[in-house]
Amino acid sequence: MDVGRTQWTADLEWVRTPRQTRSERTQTAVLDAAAALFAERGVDHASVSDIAARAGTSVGTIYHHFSDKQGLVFALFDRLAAELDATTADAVDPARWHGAGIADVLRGYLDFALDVGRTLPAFRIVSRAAAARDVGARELLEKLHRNIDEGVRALLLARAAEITHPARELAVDLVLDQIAAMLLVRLEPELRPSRLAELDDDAWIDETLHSALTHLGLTTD
Amino acid sequence: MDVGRTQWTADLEWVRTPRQTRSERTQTAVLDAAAALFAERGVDHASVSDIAARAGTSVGTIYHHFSDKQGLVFALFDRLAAELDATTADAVDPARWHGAGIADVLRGYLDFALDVGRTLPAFRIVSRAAAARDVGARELLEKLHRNIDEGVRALLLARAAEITHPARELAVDLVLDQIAAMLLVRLEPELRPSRLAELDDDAWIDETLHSALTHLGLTTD
DNA sequence: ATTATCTATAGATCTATAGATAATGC
DNA sequence: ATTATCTATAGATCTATAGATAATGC
Repeated sequence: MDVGRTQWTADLEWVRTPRQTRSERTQTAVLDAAAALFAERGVDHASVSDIAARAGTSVGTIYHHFSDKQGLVFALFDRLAAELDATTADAVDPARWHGAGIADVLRGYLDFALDVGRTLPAFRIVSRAAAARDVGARELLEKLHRNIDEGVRALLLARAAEITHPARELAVDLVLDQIAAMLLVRLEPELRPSRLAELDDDAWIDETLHSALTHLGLTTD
Repeated sequence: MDVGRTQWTADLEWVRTPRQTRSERTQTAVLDAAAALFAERGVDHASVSDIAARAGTSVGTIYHHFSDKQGLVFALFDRLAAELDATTADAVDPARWHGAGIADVLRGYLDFALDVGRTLPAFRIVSRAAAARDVGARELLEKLHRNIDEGVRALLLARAAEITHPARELAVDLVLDQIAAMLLVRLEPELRPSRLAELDDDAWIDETLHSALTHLGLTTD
């Protein structure tokens, strides 16, 4: 479940190692500002001096801490990935789901994913920008998604008795992919206008869940 | 089924009306070059002089024909939208589907959408850029999607006898949304890595189709 | 002494225009 | 005569650095 960040980050020097407490504060402020601006306007439309202004520091200081703008993007992605990975690891911990059925697990997943997606609006934008620029970032992103998928997949397959679909594993894979795609469109409606966008979260979750359960052929409906 | 382009384009002057045959050739060449470069690198990373070079013309000429870079984006979106709309209108013509069942219609839709999505790779990028910058473009894009959805929806509901799902219309809406989301992720894998990405088109269509038919509760399976 | 910060600016890039020259078609 | 094209460049913007000044902590 470890995301292996070290692989990607270890030998790279986008971020200066802080020697003073001040440094950490500044770096955090810069990353926060970047996250906000990137989420608002996208990476290309947020200039380094915009970020400096928002962080209450100067352009020179940003370049003292980060190798270049790309390094700032990577460092931010790294931070967001670590956050997401920690939250995920916690959410798919089997102990947490003791006694829960497939319907509970999937509902929990949908709930969780919507929540995280909205709490970290910068994640999708920054991860995409990083992945487009660097293979390591691309791999990290894939690993991250795989971790989530594997986690939920394990929870579902541990409850395979509930599934009547003849090809259980394939059915589970399809359902997970479908849910991921639905979540993407729900979180970023500008990608593809959806009729279901008008539903509120609860109704949307009910519909999506119902479809998934039907496909799996759940014994208890 | 008309997309109402006039609404958006009529009084706007992004494009100079051609007075010579030469003009049309040039405008076409510029739009073609822009489409290719935007699809390759995105709107922000394709400069006007890149486009001029690729089109075999000059920057000055581009600005003679188009109001500004944004106007070029809008004009291109308009052209792509018209293309897509014509293709769509043809594809969802009820006459074309005489004698076909729901499974045939959905398979045809999946096939068609994959094909068009790959033939016009610039469409998604350009439509997104245009929609992000202008309300009119946003509305046009929504109308376009609505046209596709309505077209397929009508074909399905005309075959409602095959559907055993208690709430037919809702079931159809959900299925259409799900398919749209799946198509998006299939056509742009960088948006969200998918396990099903490894399947070839035929297998992927089979899976997606099977899930949709199951949800609708098709009488003939 | 070292690290962090700021101001000022060089240098690159990109959008858009001015002005001169060439081609078109009534 | 009008329309289209090209070259050259102004002007804006943005990334990145140089160099001076201030704060930190062994």
